[in-house]
Amino acid sequence: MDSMTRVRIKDVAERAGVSTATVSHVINQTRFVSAETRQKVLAAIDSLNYQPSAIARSLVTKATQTIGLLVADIANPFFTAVARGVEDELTRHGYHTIFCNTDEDPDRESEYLRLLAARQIDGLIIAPARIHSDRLCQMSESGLPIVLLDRGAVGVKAPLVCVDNEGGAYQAVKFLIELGHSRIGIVMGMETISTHLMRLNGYKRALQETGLPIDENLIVRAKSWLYLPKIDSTVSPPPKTLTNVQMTPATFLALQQMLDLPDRPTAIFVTNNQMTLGTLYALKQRRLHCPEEISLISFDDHEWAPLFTPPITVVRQPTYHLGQIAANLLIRLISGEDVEYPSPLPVEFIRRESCLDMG
Amino acid sequence: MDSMTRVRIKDVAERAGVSTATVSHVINQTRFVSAETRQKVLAAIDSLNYQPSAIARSLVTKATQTIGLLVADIANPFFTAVARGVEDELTRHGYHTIFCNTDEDPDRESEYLRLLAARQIDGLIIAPARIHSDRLCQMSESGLPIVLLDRGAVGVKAPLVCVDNEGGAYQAVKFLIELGHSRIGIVMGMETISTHLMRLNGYKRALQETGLPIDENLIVRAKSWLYLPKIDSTVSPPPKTLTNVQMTPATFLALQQMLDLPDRPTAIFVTNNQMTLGTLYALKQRRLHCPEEISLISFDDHEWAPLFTPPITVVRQPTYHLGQIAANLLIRLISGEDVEYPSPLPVEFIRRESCLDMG
DNA sequence: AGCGATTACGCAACCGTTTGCGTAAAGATT
DNA sequence: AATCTTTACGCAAACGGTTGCGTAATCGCT
Repeated sequence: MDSMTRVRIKDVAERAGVSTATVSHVINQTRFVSAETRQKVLAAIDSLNYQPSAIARSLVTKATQTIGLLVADIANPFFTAVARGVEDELTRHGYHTIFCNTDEDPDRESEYLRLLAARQIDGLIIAPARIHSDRLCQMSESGLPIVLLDRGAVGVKAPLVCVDNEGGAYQAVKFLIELGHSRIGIVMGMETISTHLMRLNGYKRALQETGLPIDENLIVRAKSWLYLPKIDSTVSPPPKTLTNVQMTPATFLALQQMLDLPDRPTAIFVTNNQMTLGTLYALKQRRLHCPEEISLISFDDHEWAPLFTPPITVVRQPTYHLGQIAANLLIRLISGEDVEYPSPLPVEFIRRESCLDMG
Repeated sequence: MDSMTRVRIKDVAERAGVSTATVSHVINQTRFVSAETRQKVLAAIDSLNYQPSAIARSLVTKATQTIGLLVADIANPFFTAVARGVEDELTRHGYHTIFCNTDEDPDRESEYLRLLAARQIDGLIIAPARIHSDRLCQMSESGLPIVLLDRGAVGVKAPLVCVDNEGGAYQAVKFLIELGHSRIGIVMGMETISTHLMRLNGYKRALQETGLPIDENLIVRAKSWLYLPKIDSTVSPPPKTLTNVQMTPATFLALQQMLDLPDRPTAIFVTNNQMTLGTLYALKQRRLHCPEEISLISFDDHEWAPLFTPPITVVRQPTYHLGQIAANLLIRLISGEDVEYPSPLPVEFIRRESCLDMG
């Protein structure tokens, strides 16, 4: 039953009639062992059902075969797809992944970084909550292999794996303009996140290039939980399942206000999927029909996007691939290769039916 | 810069002018230390920026503060919600989580279990790919705290945290029957998974209780990838994003065949969210309108469900909560408490507009 | 002053591996 | 036969913490 005593390398050595050194060497194939002794050792390992302790091994080799993955929220479909890519690629190379959700909170992020450092992770993949983090810089300086995911960070010497956010947003808004829209709104995530800032930039560039004005009333910026509005009781709150990091009640209120504008936008560009669901919810609430009354483009594609009525036009990012690339880069960094910094991955504009041609 | 030499407890001890034992004790608050020495030690820790090595500590305490979470696919929204619940609860108690995706493959599962054992995880939360796994039994017998998630396993002495699958399915199908439907189809996940089997049972019970026949032609069972159909070129394959573990081309084909039946069902009960998206896709392809031509109920709710046209009637499960409970149970198991086995969590039937009243 | 109890801490073994150094045995060379 | 290589493996010191046992110093008491 529950013998509870782990079988150690010593036990194997004794049973095989050799030293622990020899056992270690046959396991790791790290020096020559005669066929005969090797057989004896293998047999002993087998009969005792021996499993080397990864802990003890790590203590001496200083490698844990473990990497940390720090993202805002694993329940955000964007990050779960990325995470899956990371996990697949890492396990293919014998690494394990420790997941952490920061919820965009720099304090949580910092605390996690501390814990991961204590665990001696071999490397780190992180989508930083803020553009600057002292602890992250410090870990970077201490030589820990790091790859930045989706978002930049200052003072960290690490490759950034991201998509062409500015270009994707530009393309989407340009498309709307070409369709004849001139009042185009944007619903965006928190400005502290470089990704969303880039998308805002793309939005602005497309407008400016065409000589269209930038109207602050048409820009809905995600507001944090702290920023609680005095809830106007005539206005219904977003559903519970959407009050996540991004679509807070405050954000939802701002969105509703934009939709209630006398000269409300004829089209909306939304900078991520969670905000898109929130936006759809608000449209439904207002009984605003898409695309007849209002057009929509979303950054980031999803399984449900083509199934909506109407199917939603999107800027698709290679999410899974993003994770794979990040993981692959990290592995090469860990093994001492010096890698060239990747350029932003291209996005794909997928035209479906959520945009009305005003022409 | 990159001094690269970890600061050890010994360094702290020297700087504070005490023994390593004392340093250890002030860190862990495990025996009395005078206020004066404690201050000195704390100061030394601080000035050296000392972080105890979790590895070394684990080697002696035999606890890693790490648990393994083994699920089919973290990209499946059901599991990501659960995983988030697990993660939150565990980190609240100072534990870390290692995620593993089995993709319902018993071999991958077994391999992961081996790796996790080598890492000396303190506990395991697992949604087993099959009803029986030798290695899982063995780990259970060796005394490792385990909690079963969503699915049962034989020979494993561990609490099972799941929902009332049979009852939820029964309720859904009963609802359709009461609406006047008599030809009701079911699209279900793999039968090797107890969860789906339970839901099938609920489906059957509702039919039988009402004296309705069980027609095998109306039962679409998920088929694995191995089971590749000779693709009929007149039939389009499911979209790439849906060809995951559940909605394989083979499964999609079977579904299409059911929809092409001369006396096709007037309503369909789908046993999970991924299959629901696949089903919606097939309906769209066939231009079958819901609910006028065909009604739909899905097991498992989602953010997008109320936003579809029509909003989809669902059986909602407390996914996040499921994870929380599992994690909480595990923590209590690890700390030696003996816990009572939980009963299945209730599900919630949410009536929206995807079911036509035939009356 | 002498003695036991208490207070506050140090010594060193141990956790389970890896690995540099050393060496006995066998074979090759002169 | 003596010496040199080569082959195949063992010894024991790390790795960085924890913790049982031991003890010097202080205190209270008679």
